[in-house]
Amino acid sequence: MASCFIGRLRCSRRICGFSGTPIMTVRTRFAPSPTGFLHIGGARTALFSWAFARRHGGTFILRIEDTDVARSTPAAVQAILDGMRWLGLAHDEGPFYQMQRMDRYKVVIGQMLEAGTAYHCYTPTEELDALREAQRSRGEKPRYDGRWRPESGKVLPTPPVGVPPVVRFRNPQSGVVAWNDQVKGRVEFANAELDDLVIARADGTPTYNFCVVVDDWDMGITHVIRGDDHVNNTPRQVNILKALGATVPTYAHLSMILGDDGQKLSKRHGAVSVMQYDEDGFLPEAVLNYLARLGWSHGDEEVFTMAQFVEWFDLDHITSSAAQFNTEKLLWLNQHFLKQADDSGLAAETKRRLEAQGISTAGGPDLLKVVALYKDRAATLKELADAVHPLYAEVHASSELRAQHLTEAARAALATLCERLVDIAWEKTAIGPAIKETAIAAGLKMPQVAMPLRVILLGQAQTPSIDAIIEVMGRELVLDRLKRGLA
RNA sequence: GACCCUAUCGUCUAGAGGCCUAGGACAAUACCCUUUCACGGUAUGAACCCGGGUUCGAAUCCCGGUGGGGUCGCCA
Repeated sequence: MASCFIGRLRCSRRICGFSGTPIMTVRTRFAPSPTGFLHIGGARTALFSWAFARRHGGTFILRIEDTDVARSTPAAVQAILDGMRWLGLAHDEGPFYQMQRMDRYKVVIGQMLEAGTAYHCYTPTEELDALREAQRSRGEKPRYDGRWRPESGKVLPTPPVGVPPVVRFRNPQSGVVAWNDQVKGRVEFANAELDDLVIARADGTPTYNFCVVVDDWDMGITHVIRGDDHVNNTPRQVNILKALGATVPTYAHLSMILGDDGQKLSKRHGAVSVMQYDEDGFLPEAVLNYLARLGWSHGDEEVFTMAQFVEWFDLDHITSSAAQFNTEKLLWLNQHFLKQADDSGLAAETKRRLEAQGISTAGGPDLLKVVALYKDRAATLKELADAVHPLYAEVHASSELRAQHLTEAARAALATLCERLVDIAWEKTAIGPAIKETAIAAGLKMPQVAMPLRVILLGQAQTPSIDAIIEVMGRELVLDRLKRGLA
């Protein structure tokens, strides 16, 4: 299985690679570590990687970076998969799991050891900690001092017996590593700033920076689109790639997304699963549209479909500074998509949400018509379900509301209206005038009748147009609630 | 502390030296519509971090400062 996988990837790289003018087939990847849910920042990274591949007719790969055995969980893998599916970001290859590629990493490490681009280091963790602390107290950047790094003419310490070594990458000590970042421009690091990072732990398992390199190489990744927090890993990865003789991919580092309050998002503060947005009644297309505009732009375009996004998406218009998440705008977008959404889909979703609360819509007002009547007034599916709730459940108007609107005059007028409603043509074009006429006859203004009607029928003062509400509720339910409300 | 990134309305952003009296969107405010609340419509207020250069001309280029962020693990 594993060898077949590697073989296939090699093959695809050959296709993109060699002939005089290489026609590069775009291959991007999203590579989350399964230590938690898919949050909004990860979702945007995934979206951009996906869109870039789609834009160029390329391949989008999903890779699960699960080498941190202690923190990775199958539940988190599932959460990521669920989030991606909800967003509709389908991958073309994968998901690949790094834990299943151990053999391959070990082969490469062996090759590097042999080639002298990596070496064994026996320094105990405690000594490393002490070293870092000393460096820090001297105001230096903490880093490995190269005590086990082989140099010509240098005498290495004698390896202690019974101590398994880690493997370190032999990073160049002079010169610079630079790349042309697609969002940040040229980024340059002095090799002197870098130290010899551990690429394999004492137990033999490879570490993140190494696995990424081997995977990006094997999988023929052409464009690495990832979070800003990886900028400092990039020079190390580039150096390893070069030591391996691999082609260095193009990098694009996305700046981070801040919370609504301008603070950085973390598990402890503000970061929520994309599935929470589903729960809260957001439409995936709204979330996607919002995320697309957070850090990327296409002139003044604010609302667009994913098809348009894919057509327009480019790396040139990605913002290089951090963006603050704005729930208000997401809400506005969601409302926009909600208004355009197909009524039957909304009805099904509303039914599901009501049933989750133990409320049945069977035998009640036609949900399709109800939803059509209410959808302009809700920003989320949750709000829609909540708004529609009184049509299907017992209604209890607060005594304040009743006291405010159910005056004696109003009660009398409603009693009259009740009689008229018994045999009136059941459509709002007849119901509306009937209410008006009743009000006039009673010497009342329209709101003096409409408001108490709202309170009795739905238990609240804010509802859609009262004639439309009455029509959609149906004669039986309206008369029943009126009689009981007036009793 | 060191290194790296970053800086236009409250927020997301347009802006590639003259099209900028800085545009759009969300939010805000006012008015219109109206049967309440929304929706919708119209209008208004609101920004180039600071200081130096370069240039005939800078929001745009360069340098410095300041603010914000990231990274310095046998985590990813």
